[in-house]
Amino acid sequence: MLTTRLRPRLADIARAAGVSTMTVARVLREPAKVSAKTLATVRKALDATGYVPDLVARSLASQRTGVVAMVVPSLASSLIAEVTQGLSQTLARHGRQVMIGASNYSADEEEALVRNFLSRRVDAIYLTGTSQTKACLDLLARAGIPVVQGGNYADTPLDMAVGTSNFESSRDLVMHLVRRYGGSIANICGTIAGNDRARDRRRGYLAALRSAGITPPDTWLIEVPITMDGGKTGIARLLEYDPPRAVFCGSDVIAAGAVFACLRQGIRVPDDMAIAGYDDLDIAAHLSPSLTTVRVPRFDIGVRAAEMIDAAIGGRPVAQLRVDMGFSIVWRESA
Amino acid sequence: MLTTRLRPRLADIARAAGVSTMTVARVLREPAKVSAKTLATVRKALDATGYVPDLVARSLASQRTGVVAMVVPSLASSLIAEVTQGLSQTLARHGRQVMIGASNYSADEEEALVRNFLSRRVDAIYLTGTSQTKACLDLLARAGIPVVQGGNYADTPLDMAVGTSNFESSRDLVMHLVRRYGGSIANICGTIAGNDRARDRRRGYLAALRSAGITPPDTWLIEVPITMDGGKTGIARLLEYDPPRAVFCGSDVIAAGAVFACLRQGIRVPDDMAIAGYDDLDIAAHLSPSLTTVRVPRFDIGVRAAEMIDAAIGGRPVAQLRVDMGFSIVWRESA
DNA sequence: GTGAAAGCGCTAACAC
DNA sequence: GTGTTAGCGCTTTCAC
Repeated sequence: MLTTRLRPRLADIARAAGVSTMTVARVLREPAKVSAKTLATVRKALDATGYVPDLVARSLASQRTGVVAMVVPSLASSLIAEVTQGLSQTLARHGRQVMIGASNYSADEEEALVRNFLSRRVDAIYLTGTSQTKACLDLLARAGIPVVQGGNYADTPLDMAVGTSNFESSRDLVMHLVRRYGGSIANICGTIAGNDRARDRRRGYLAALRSAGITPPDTWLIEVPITMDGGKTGIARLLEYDPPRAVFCGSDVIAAGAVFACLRQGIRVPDDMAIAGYDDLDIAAHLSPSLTTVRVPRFDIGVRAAEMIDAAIGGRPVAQLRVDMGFSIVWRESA
Repeated sequence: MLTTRLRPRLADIARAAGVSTMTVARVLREPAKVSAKTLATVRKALDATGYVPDLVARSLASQRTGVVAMVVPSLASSLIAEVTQGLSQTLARHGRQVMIGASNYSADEEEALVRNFLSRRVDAIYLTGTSQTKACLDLLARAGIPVVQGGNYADTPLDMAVGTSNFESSRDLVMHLVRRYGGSIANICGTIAGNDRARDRRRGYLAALRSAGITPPDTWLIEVPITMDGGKTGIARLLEYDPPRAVFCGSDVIAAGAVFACLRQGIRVPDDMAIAGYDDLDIAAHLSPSLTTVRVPRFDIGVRAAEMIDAAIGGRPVAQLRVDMGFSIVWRESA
């Protein structure tokens, strides 16, 4: 599969077309500045050879790669996919590309990723959440490139931030639940370690109960992996003691697992136990009973982040360094 | 956020440590070849300045980027996430990074992505499926880098292939369904355009019926978007006519939507209508009734692809250019 | 509208 | 063990 001939360079095209390399470069990037005649000659030489520009060389010379890095906790989450789409779709409009890396909910892996991305001279970085290591933030600050912390709303971002307050939205939902079902509300949240979203959803739940004068017993505070199985486990633990009237799950995946587990055991939802989730995944609307949950404008978060990045790279002033994208509570059958 | 000082280069470290740039480069990449004394001096200079190597420059000089491109149809699919994890996790062991691009099920977008990746001089490319344009395959062939076509098993790959035959697995499952439920079996498949997996699952279904001497009426051949809503739509269409005894859905997402739709309408699954899916997603095991489906070793496909790529990049002979990773049928409650 | 010269920051191949 | 010399393929700047 080895070709003896090297791939053609700008200089090869230039020679073939009888012009300088600069002219070929202009044909490629600003054809308007080239006369129609030379344009035609060069273009002919270009596709005769099947020339493919070398962006590595271009990046080195121009000191910009056209790549924006995105650090996510996990690729498995479909939540991230929507943010990614908003981000990459919007950045693509200016010919920029997104490079994704997964931290696996580890601050150290995240730091390693950031280090790698900086080495690759990405033009900007999108970070998920706000729980970076000090060293990581220092690296970023020193790199002098635009940084957006997205997803969970950050009060004091390193540079820019766009997202939704997981704390406020969770507190809001749980306060509504208290009004409907009284104070007997448990919480099955996702693994908190390294996940500030999970942590803030738990905090929101606690704040809502506190404001209602309720102190939940430890048996109501359950932490499980963010899987359907986690939801099943959570329900099983709750049933070991006096079951609560309602449960706030830190994710629709957990909530779906919880609903399935209840139905299998003849527990009616919401009559015996109300269940609410978070994220408004595809499944939430289709489940029976359908899930009451929190909707976050994930795609738009990606779009907004991209716009902020574009502006910052272009040297334009960014109107708002911190953007709260809000949320909405979707009431359905389960609670 | 601009720093007047430029980031330090190899030469800066070299000057500070009183050695040549090559020595610093060696400290970075092959410290074993440097004396303990200079090693210490250089390392001190290295972290005194907070040096970050420039991989763009390294890539240009060494003619390798350490990046492997991955082209996927969509980032939203959690199926892809598993392949991606297997691939990137394995490639990371040799310090390689994965760069992902989504084609949105468009062969043209895929070609554009490939062109871009080649411009960025990636060391290898992983393509999902086998439906690339001629021009795209030509580009790839001319680039002279390792290429793996993964996911759907390709009989005649451009270079290397690893995956599972969507055709065979689907035919197998449907043949079993015929044995259990007779020939009254419909198919709700995902959008076929630009999706060779969906296409082959449909083909497998047709082959199974044909081998049983059955020609399905057009009303049994339904094509919907791969969403739960698609499953719901599919069931609605089937109910317009004489409903079949069983349905083979081209994805668990569709199957879940179909099950929910049936249950809402009082159709018992599998008593009134059996439903089978494909992919063995998380939801398949938790749904009630749980879903009979096809399991594909997605993570392992990613791992195997990475191993083939590693070997090819390293110039080592690749034992098997075409690897069939097989599948298993998971029988549960729904069929 | 076009071209010449001088790097971008690193590594390869060879010397010492 | 360590250093020297040439680039890698492009863009930048400035001249014409």
